[in-house]
Amino acid sequence: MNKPALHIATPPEFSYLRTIYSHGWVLLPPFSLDKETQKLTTVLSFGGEKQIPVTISDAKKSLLVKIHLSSDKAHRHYENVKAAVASIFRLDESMQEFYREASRLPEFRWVKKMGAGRLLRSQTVFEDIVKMICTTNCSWALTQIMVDNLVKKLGKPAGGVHAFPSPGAIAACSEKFLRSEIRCGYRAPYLLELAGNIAAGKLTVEHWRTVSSPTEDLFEEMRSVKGIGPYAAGNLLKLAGRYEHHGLDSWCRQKFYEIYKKGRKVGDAVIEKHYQPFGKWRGLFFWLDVTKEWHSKKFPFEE
DNA sequence: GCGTCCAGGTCTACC
DNA sequence: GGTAGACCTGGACGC
Repeated sequence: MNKPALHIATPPEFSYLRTIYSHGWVLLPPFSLDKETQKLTTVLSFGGEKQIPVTISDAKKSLLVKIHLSSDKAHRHYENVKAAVASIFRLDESMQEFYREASRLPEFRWVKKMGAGRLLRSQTVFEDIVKMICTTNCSWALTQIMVDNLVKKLGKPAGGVHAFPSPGAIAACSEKFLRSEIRCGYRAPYLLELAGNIAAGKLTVEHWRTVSSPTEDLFEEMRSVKGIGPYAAGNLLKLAGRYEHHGLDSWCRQKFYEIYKKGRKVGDAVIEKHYQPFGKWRGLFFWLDVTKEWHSKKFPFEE
C-alpha cells in the first residue's frame, strides 16, 4: 500500500541536494540518507509525545514527503509535518538578496547557479545546540558516536528508528551515564544543564530562529549557555539565519590557509578582515568558500 | 596488544 | 582583557 504523502513547494533557486549536503548534519541521526536514491529519512517529534518517521525526496519545485503512518492517522499531522520540513530545509527563508550579492562577484557566481547557501538544520534549536556541542573539541567520528548514542539510547522508537531525545529525556540521565554510555566526556555537565534548564522552563531557545533582537545580543545569549563558545555560537547563528559570524574551527581555518595563504597559518583577525567586505553575509560567503569543492561531488563527505 | 602522544573548543583560574 | 592549563576521546604511532 502506498504511504500517505504530501508535496511542499520550494522557493526559486532552491536545491535539494545542495541543502542536504550543505554541512555534516545529514550524517547525524535521526537523519538517515540513502546515498543511491538521495532520499532523506528522519523522525519528526511533536510535543515529545508523537514521533513520526518521514522520507523526503526531491520532486522538482517541491519536496515529496512520505509519512510512515496509516492514511487516517497521517492526515491529522499534515500541517505539523509541513511546518517541520519547511523549517529543516529553510523554505521560508528568502535567499534572493544573498543571491543578488553573490551574482555581483565573479568568484561566487556558482553559488546561485547551484542553489547553494541554505544550511540544513535540525527540527528544533535544542537538537542543533546538542549536536553543535558534540562537534566541539573532537573528531567528526566522535561527534557521530555521541549523537548515535543519544538517539539510539535516549530517543523514542518509531517504526524501527528513533527520534532525537527530548530535553526531559536527557535531563533525566545521570552525568555518569552520559559520560560512559553516550561517550560525551566532559560535555556531560553542559548537556545536563542545558536539557535540565529547558525541561524545567528556566531556559527557552526555540525563539532563536525567529527573534528580531540584534545579532550581537543573540550571540551573547547563545554564549551564556555553558558549552557554547565562539565557534558553536557562530554556527548556531548561521542556523538561525544570521551570517555575521564565522564560527571558525580548525578545519575551516586550514581550508582558508590553503585557499588564500598557500597553507601558511594566519590569525583569525586576518580571516575576518578578508570577509569583511561581504557585509552581513560574510559568514555564509566564508562557509561556501571553504566548502566549494563539496558542491562538485555526488557525495561530498567522502574523499 | 599496549602505552604514549596529539588534535579538537570551551571553561576556569590566574595574572 | 589576555593566557595557561584542564577537560575527554579516538586515532595514529612506536614498540
